[in-house]
Amino acid sequence: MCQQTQVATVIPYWERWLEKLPTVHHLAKADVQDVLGLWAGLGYYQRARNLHRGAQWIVEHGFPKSYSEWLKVPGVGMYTAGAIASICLGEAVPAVDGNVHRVYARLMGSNAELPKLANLARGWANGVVFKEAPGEWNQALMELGARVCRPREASCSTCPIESQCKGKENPLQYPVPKVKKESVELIRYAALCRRMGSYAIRQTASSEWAGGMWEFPTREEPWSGEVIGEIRHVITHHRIKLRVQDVRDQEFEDWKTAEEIARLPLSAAQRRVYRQFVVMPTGSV
DNA sequence: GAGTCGTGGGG
DNA sequence: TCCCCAAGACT
Repeated sequence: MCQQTQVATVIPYWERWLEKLPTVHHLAKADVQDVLGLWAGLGYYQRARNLHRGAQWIVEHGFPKSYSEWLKVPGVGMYTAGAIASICLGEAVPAVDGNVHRVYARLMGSNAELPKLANLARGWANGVVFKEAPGEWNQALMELGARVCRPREASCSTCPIESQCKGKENPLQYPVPKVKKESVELIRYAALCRRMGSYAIRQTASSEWAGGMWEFPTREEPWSGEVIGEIRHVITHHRIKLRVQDVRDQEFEDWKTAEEIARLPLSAAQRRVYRQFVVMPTGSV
């Protein structure tokens, strides 16, 4: 049996970004729809909108030259501003991410919970940052958390500061776990309505979940039509059952072909609806 | 300051 | 297949 090996050409998503939006100017000028399209599948779609706004801020004001200026950029908070300022600008400011929270909590044996823990960790990191090489220092601290002081398997025997660590006897009890919010089940109904080779489709408002992304018309009330399947997906503490209905007698505004929909930014859940229930004429996708 | 946002990987 | 987990920024 002679089987030809098919080598799929997979372009990493960051290369797609760099190809389509090579500079901050391209990103700032891009349609937010194109940014969402590149972001599709990654979740947290408000971040894509903030990234776009951040690029526009930079084109208008120029690249920030300090931590405090970076903080003004939409979508850039204290962690990101600290990382950029210390690594790229050599400014002696801390870059405190979740890894550093954990390192701090174990090192100090702190039972503080977020967000208080974050404040304590940032204050501590601000005091110990190595001023001769703040970028290297911050990366080392974060890597210590990622590689050694790991969430579920702390490697204390290889840790350079084990002797000073107050949590080394029972590292996994730090940081204290945050109380989980009780999850809620939501049932939503998506209309799969095909007419003249096109499907009903709509763009969500920017204030809705996955704002600006496209979806098969989805609402809380059932449509009129047979339920042909159910997609389950989880968004933070929501367990969503997305019931897909074969809808016939209903008016919709926007219609697009399967090929057109394939190029629209869809969230992962809506992409699953597409893959499971929309059959491309060519059989692709 | 508490609530909110999406997805993929690991057990 | 199900359940649990995880980071950072905005409002």
